[in-house]
Amino acid sequence: MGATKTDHFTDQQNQIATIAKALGHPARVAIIEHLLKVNTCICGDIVNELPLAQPTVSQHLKELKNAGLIKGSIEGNAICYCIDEKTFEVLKNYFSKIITTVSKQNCC
Amino acid sequence: MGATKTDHFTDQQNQIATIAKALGHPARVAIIEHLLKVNTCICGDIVNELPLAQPTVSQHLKELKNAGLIKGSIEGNAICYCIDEKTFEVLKNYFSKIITTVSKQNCC
DNA sequence: TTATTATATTGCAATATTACGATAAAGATT
DNA sequence: AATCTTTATCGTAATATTGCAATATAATAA
Repeated sequence: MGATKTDHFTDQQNQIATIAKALGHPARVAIIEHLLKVNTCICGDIVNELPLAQPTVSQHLKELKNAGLIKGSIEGNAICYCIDEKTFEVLKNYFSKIITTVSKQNCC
Repeated sequence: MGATKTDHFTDQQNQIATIAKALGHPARVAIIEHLLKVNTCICGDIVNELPLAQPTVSQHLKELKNAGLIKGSIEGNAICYCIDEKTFEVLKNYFSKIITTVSKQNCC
């Protein structure tokens, strides 16, 4: 089929999957890393940094924004994109919890 | 096109994207959470826990295994699946680094 | 007003993913 | 051996994703 049965899973499972999915493409990981590197929100040079056409980059930015990983604000005729720390913290805390729980297990 | 241009990105970017992609489906997140909950590696009841057919679950398990998120060992005619802590630590450390770097930025 | 610049949207082709029935493979049980 | 149990693979249909050319939108500059 191809359609994911999201309604069979918990809200948290869907939330983690949605965020992880957004990071499930190297171009989007590269966008995040570029936003980190420039250390400022005057973005718009992202297109020049990536080996992808402008509409493709725009689409990836949209997906990162929908997942809550970045936020964008209009600055004149350009748009300023920034990393949304909160969502990364959701991920970090989730994985921390997994690691802690696994460590307590006494098998394997 | 649909084909991802992995060769244009760094090894780390591809690695993070591959792992994140594997977690980018609620069924696979649910599998991870079930492995945590049972606190043992006598798996095989995963199929009964999920609203998906056996071949579908098997496919999801394969993807989690390929991404290094779980490991499986043969136990008689059953297979014992476990969480592979190391890969989750890769993710946690990666996100921790992002959060630390963002915190140092003075914009937005 | 007419460019120019920056980003988004549309439309479409190529490819990937998801899901599952049918079937295969392999060890366990009778 | 014949059967059962467990998991994997194949084949295929439905849907989603990726990428980009063309075009649209919106603010700025000339």
